[in-house]
Amino acid sequence: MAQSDARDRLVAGAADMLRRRGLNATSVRELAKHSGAPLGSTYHYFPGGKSQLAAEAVRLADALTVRKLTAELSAGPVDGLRAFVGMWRKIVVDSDFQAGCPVLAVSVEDQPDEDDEPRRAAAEAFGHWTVLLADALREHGAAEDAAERTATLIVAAIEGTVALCRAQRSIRPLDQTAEALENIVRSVLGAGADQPN
Amino acid sequence: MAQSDARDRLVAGAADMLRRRGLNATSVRELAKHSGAPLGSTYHYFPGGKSQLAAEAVRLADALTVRKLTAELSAGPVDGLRAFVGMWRKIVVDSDFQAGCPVLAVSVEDQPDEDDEPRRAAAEAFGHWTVLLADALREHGAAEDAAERTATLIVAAIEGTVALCRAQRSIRPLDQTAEALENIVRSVLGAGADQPN
DNA sequence: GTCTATACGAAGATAGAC
DNA sequence: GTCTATCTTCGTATAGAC
Repeated sequence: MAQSDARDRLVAGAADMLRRRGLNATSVRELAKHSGAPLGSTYHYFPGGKSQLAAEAVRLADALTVRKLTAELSAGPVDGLRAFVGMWRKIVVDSDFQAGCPVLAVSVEDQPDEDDEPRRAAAEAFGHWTVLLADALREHGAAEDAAERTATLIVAAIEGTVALCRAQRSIRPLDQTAEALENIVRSVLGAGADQPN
Repeated sequence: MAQSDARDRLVAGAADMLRRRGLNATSVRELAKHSGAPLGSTYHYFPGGKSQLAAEAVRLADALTVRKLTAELSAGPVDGLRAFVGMWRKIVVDSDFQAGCPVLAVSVEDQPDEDDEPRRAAAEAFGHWTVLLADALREHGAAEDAAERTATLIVAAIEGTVALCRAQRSIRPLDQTAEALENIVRSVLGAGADQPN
């Protein structure tokens, strides 16, 4: 039905604006315009206002990432890592360094006094990705501790590198990080103990 | 003189607010109040307005980090890494997960249409830190490629982890990342080739 | 030279016309 | 049920009183 279409477009539009402008620079007005919906509709579909919208946008980005990661990790941790990097690489390059990760944006901008639903959604997203990666590493021979540690390192390093690439307007940091992480994953799988770059 | 004091307090206050609230949620009004200066003084000292203020705040955070990193790296890359992690750990823990990195905040929130001086300052900060780390790694036996790659990984991973810790309200990710990075640095120094976690 | 008071626009949110 | 018009608050920035 058309209602769901408009709702979905608003959430997808919110995710896109979060990527580009961040949380606080994304106004509900602009989002409505950008999504071809009247301002009133936004509050009709999202009575919780901006924070509900932001939380749903984060959950959408989370879900898409989980799907991709799950699919690619079935071929092994290295392939999963490559797909994960490739996803962010495409976003950064295709947007000419204008877009990044909506989950990171929310994590950096979230205010303690505000509704913290967006921040909680962000925490869960990071958690999901880390668990998926850690499971795959363990299943392919990594030790328990090394798997968790390495999974956290991957998520954190890629999120950080995307921000670095945007600041420096260069994709080089991402390619360097990708290579370093691949070496590390191989070492963790090969040795059973963690230890490379 | 009192002028410089007020000016310095404004820049330091801006850095603090950038850490906590991010770029777009930091208003010049609030900053003035927070720093005990009248609103007018802000524009007297910083005719470039908010973007000048943000750029100077980023440069301040950069300078403080460079100083710390330079001092601690003289004892070797592992000590430098520990000091770098410790710096951010203190900021995150002491603020009860409310504060992070102003450079990251600017990188995520910067808009293409706006004055891009803050973003350029952020790019330079990341560059400075990476060069310091890469130099230390090379001087202690790392291969050229591995040194650069590992330095980028360290900066990106720590920046990303600080955001992760804030989202999850837990310091665990930072401790995991720190351990992983330390293993990697040791491996890069030991082997001459990069390869661990 | 410092700061108060204000201009002007845009934010989040809603009321009520269609 | 959809959307327009509006309320209130806050943003950046400045003009002009001390």
